[in-house]
Amino acid sequence: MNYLQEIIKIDKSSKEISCKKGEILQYAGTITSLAYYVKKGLLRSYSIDGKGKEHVFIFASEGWIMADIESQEFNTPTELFIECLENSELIVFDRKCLVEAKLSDEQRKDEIRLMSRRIAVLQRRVLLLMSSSAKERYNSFLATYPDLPNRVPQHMIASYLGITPQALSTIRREMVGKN
Amino acid sequence: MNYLQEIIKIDKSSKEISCKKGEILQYAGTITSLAYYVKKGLLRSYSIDGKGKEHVFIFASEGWIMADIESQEFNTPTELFIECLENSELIVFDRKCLVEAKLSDEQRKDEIRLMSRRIAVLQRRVLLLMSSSAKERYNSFLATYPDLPNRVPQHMIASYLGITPQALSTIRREMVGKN
DNA sequence: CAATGGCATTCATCTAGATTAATTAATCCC
DNA sequence: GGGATTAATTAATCTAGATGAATGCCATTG
Repeated sequence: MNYLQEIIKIDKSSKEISCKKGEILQYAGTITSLAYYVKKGLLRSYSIDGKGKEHVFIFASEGWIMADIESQEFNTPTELFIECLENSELIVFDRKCLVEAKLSDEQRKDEIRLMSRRIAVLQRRVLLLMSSSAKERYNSFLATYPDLPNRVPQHMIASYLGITPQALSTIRREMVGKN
Repeated sequence: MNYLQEIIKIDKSSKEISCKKGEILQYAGTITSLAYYVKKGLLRSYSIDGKGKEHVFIFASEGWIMADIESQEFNTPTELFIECLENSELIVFDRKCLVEAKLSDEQRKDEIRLMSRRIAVLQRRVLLLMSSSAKERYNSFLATYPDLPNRVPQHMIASYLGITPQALSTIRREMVGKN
């Protein structure tokens, strides 16, 4: 939180906004360096592939920052949409501003810690996608994000896992049977 | 390079080492905060899953840093092995040392830039794993790392792509036919 | 309250890629 | 150089999960 307060001080353009369920905060194809800290509520980012299929990249609930670092780093148009899944309270700030600012060592360390965490999450995700069955990935999802199943429609969870809603439905049926 | 020179100055335990093809630099199950800058040569990191199957997580050739940020961030034992694929010249340093050190804003920015790049790579990888066929992933691999196919055995590329060596062989045959 | 439209479920079929196994081609090493 | 080990290819089968289509379920909105 501390870190965020600093950001707000530094980035004069940063501000608190509230947004409604269903709003799209970012469209693929645009160039932006905005990031969204989730104070309350829930966001998701997703891409749409060549066949028009959606793929959920990440969910961001309270305390997480949603930012398309990939496009910002390479300065290319975003592949990601960002959508508001619940009425939310957000703090928007400009990552470019952050990069250019002069920060203390402590502040930079906080930034690095956040990035490390993100890398860690992505590393797990890659290894999971490569080595586990759909059922294993679903169980791992439940263990890692126990509150999300109640807040996110099932077909988005399926998309996050890289499977179809039908496949997830089948997995759930089988799991119920085993309890 | 600049960034690295600084690291070497700061981390008194850092040193240049050379290692031979086939050497294992890190074993899964250990706790370590070492990172390896590749001056010359090639490394790979990989995990071994419950069924004894290897999964290549990442290759690191000249100019890249190999580090298991996931385990270092959460301070848990590594899931990753790091293996030397060619006789290599490396600079080993301790990330913990780096975290604790007092660095200039410029130095921290360099660090953040490196991490951003890593996140970008992982983001692409996740989206690719979720949305593309094996053939598409292979083509993307060829485009992104054009030098690696000549330096890395095919079964490791297959493993990186998340498919079997047989499947990769078939894909290659089909591609030759189409040229 | 009906009616509409999105969501989850079920089932029948299909397919990309896994698995198994055998064959050939490279590498290694004494 | 020749025997042994590892890598790549091919082909025959199998399977997890995709696709397509039908059905029931709320939850909205008029």
